[in-house]
Amino acid sequence: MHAALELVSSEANFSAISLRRIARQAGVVPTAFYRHFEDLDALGLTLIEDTFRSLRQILGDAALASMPLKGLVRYSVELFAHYVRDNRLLFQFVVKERFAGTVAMREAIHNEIVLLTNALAADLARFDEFSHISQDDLRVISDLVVNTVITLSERILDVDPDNAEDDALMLRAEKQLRLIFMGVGRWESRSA
Amino acid sequence: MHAALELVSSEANFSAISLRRIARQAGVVPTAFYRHFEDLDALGLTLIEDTFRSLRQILGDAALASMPLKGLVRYSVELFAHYVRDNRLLFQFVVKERFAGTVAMREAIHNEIVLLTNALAADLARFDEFSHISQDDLRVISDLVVNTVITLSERILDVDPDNAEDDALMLRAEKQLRLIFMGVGRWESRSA
DNA sequence: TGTACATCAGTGAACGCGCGTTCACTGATGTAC
DNA sequence: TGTACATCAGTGAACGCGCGTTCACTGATGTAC
Repeated sequence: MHAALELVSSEANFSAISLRRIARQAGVVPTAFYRHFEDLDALGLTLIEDTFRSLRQILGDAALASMPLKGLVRYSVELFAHYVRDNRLLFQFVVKERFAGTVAMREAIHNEIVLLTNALAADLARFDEFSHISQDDLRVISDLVVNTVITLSERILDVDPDNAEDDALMLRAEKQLRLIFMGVGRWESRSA
Repeated sequence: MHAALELVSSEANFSAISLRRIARQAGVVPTAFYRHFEDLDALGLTLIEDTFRSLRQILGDAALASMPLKGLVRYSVELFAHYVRDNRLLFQFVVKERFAGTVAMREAIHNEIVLLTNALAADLARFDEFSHISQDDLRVISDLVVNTVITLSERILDVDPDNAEDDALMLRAEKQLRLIFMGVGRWESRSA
């Protein structure tokens, strides 16, 4: 698994690297691969599952819903950015395969993102500040927030890890999220 | 070029399809490929250039900056969604290669998106409503808007073209953009 | 503590296949005079 | 209007290579009694 991540990170994408190259990178004979996975698809899906399983755990542990709204944006962005940096190879894999992967991989990633969006909408619903917003609109807002955070992680992964440019990226994302929540303050959910 | 787009659209991504498959799809012998392109990289870059050249033209012709702000969001979203649908194969290609393509392709796409963001920031600067926003902040806002529109097009490309689900996607994107501009109304650019 | 057996990860040879690229070629279309 | 030549897109044979997958194998580690 690690060999596959290294190859995808340093060149091309998952469909462009062969079983034999992964085995070579892992220092093992090609046939040894079959001791661990049915085929390359199974490996790819496992990598995606692992990424999101631990992401869900991190976000769950953070218990964001029980925090004061003030400062939540900055804290969440920093938590997330830190986690992305700590799992650079896994996230690079997911970002590349989100649109370029097999149908099964794309669906797996999409479903996980929908789960995150739902969880965020449920968390937001617990704040008094958002009591005037309908359920549907909370989902629309959560969707925008999740997309903004995804874009942030794509950018963090795009810059050299030793480069301190990350701070500028985080500041921009924070600004964008604060802008969104300013809009939410003025938002009125109209019944259809 | 069309054969390559068809293959990328119907399966996998550009790095996963071979020169021979493209030639076969085009009804031509593999060596005929070299009459038109140096190699596959050159073909990929040409497809990206074509996509953005005509997108820039469409957006330029629309002269959005000279329109009243009211109704601009809806009009822009509809214009863009229409264009994406009309160029489904090209956009599917770009979406897949934005992160999974070669370094040259990724950079080409990234640069084009930066150009679009700059153009939007310049357009926004012409509205009196945004005169209280700094240049930097206009870029941050444009960035958020562009990302939201990119996400919309990714979603339009993901649903079946005969399916009328597009309307729901467009409504959501419109809501998100209006939310952003509500935030802009309350935004105050602080000098550092 | 010792013995017998099962499980497991890795080995290495072999297969047929599709790949990118080379080369010399053909024949249709365009251009110069 | 007719002739000679250049340009161009496509052809088809051939090459060496890396690929995924099969198979029977080896030897280390774990388990039962």
